[in-house]
Amino acid sequence: MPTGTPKGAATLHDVAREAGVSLATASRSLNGSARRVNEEYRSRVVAAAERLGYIPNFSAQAIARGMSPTVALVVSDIADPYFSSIAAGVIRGADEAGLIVTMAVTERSAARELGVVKGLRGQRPRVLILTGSRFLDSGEEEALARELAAYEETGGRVVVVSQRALPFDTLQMNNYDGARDLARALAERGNRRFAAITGTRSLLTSNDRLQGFRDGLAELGLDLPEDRILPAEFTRDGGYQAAGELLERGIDGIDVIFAVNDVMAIGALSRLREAGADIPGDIGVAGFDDIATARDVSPALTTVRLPLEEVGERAIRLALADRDGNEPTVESVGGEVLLRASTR
Amino acid sequence: MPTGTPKGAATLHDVAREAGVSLATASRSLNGSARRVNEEYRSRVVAAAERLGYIPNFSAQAIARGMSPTVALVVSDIADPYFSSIAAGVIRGADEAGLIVTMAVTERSAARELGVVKGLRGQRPRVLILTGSRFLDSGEEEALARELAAYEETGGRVVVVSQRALPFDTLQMNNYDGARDLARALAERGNRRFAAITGTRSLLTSNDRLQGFRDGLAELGLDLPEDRILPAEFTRDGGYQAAGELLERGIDGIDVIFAVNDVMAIGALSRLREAGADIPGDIGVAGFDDIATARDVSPALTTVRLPLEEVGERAIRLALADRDGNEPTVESVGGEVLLRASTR
DNA sequence: CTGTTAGCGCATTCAT
DNA sequence: ATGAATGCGCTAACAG
Repeated sequence: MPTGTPKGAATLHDVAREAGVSLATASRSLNGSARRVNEEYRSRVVAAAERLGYIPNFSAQAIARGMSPTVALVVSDIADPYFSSIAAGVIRGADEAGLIVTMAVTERSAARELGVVKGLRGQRPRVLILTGSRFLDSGEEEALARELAAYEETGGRVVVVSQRALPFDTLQMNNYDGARDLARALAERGNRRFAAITGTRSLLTSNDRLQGFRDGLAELGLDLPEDRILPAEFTRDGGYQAAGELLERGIDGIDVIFAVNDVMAIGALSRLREAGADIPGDIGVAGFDDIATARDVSPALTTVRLPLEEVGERAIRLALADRDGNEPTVESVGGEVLLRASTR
Repeated sequence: MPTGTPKGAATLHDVAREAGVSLATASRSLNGSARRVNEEYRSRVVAAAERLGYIPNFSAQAIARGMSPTVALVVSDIADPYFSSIAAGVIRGADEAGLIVTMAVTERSAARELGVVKGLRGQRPRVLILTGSRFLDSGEEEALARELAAYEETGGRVVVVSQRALPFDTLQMNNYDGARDLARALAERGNRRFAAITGTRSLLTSNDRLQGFRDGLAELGLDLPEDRILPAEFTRDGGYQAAGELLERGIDGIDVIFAVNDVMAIGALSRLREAGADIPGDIGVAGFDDIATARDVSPALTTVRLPLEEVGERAIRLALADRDGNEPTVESVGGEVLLRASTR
């Protein structure tokens, strides 16, 4: 032990003393931007830091620089594979950029989302990534926009991952087009009669996908009647339950049922299988997202692939990019139809 | 706007001025410990804070208090449902305790884990939760223990979630017993000949589960021969691939194949199905963990249930509890055998 | 290029 | 009970 083990962790001050240089020089050697330090001193400082086991205090750096090297990620539910995949990408991207990621969950409530964002501001994160469906005029939406604007005012960057519903940089999932393509692909394979399992009416993601699907059908002269649309929770259990209702009504007149996301589709698949239905013989099932398990259920799920992990990384990149002008940047994320065994 | 919109966010200072009190009083009113502030002043401060949209700067608080109100969670892979479920519990628990959670991933590398922990210390988190299998004498293990000890020295709390391999508070998953119970349950149902798909040899979780399974079998006079044990990556793809090897060797003499975790089991299931195997007719499959999708694959997966989300919450509770003495607390997390359709 | 000095926002002594 | 003054660890002018 060099100078007697300090009780707490070693500080920059300790390092400077140990190396026999000033605080400023130590700071510049270890972190500073332009490498304008005599190599002789620099190596001495680095050695001292090493010897003392010095680790910079992020909070102190954050306060001195006026902003902390973190990205705050808000998700609806981290146990949902859609979000955990995006999170994986965000973490990787943040890591490469030397940023820490903190996480908060909204449980798909606009009110909780607003609260979470307010709380997050206390962290003074460098970037704030908002994932999950935007809400249909939730009332909170406007307050959220104000909150976010105030946050950017203080130098933060926000990136919205979902739809273009807030005036900030956004990664727009091509929900409408993907669903439309899916509908056409399904129809081209001879499917004619459809049903849909959707999320609650206030979720734009659900609405966009449903609308795309219906429009795709309509273009081919097909119809998805209102009474074949079953709203439910935007989760596996929601899908399971909605499929139950459908079974009660009878599935004879239906070729395929489109669930607006994979977890719901998988829940529906389970429910249908429990009822002894043959899939896709009796009825087909299609989802959206292509979560990892979509290919592992049986039959494998027809869906629209979204590059989730990549989206996470792109969100970081977008946040760290220079702004073009004053207009928010909107990048589009395309979906790819994957026809698998769960539909004919 | 009261006093002209400040450029940055409002600070405690601003609030104090706005309320006409001192900085100290404002601090005490808004956060302080013992509520020893004149109600008159207090309400004035609260009102001022409200008016200015004041949000405490966590970094500043952290630095002033010497520790930040965050819990650092390290996982192997957040996209893996095992970890995302635990993370969900951790986030909920942290939320209730007013803590922020930051996340880092190790990709199941002991070296990366060590690096991640070192980096995390810069955050001066209040608690550090280490999840994921411990490693068999990785060499880094000792350095990790030192790093962690140094961290606790500075006032942090560490909780290890996996096995009792590090001298810190730990939530010990009952891997051995769970696997043993599973083996017995399977044997009691008439299964006699087994194979196993394991992770790499250095993962204790994999080893414990395998050992428990073999011992459970041995107690009933059954054997799991060495050449029926296939090591692979501890992931879905690892399971998929190992099942492929097994198919090449022939699965005729095997009643059930035990994969040491559900994601591997599900990968194996997919591979076997692709090969046209009837499950459990030709061969049964069992896993471990009971991740959400275990019940949604077909046939539903026989497994050992671990209360993952609950584990996350318990980890927080353990970290926030007073220490009993100097000995680390070790709590055990039991597993429950779930016999489903993937085995006879 | 290096060292001195002044904050950053807040909690907390220490006086009053 | 309240306010003034210090210090937390670090960065960023600012001088030398």
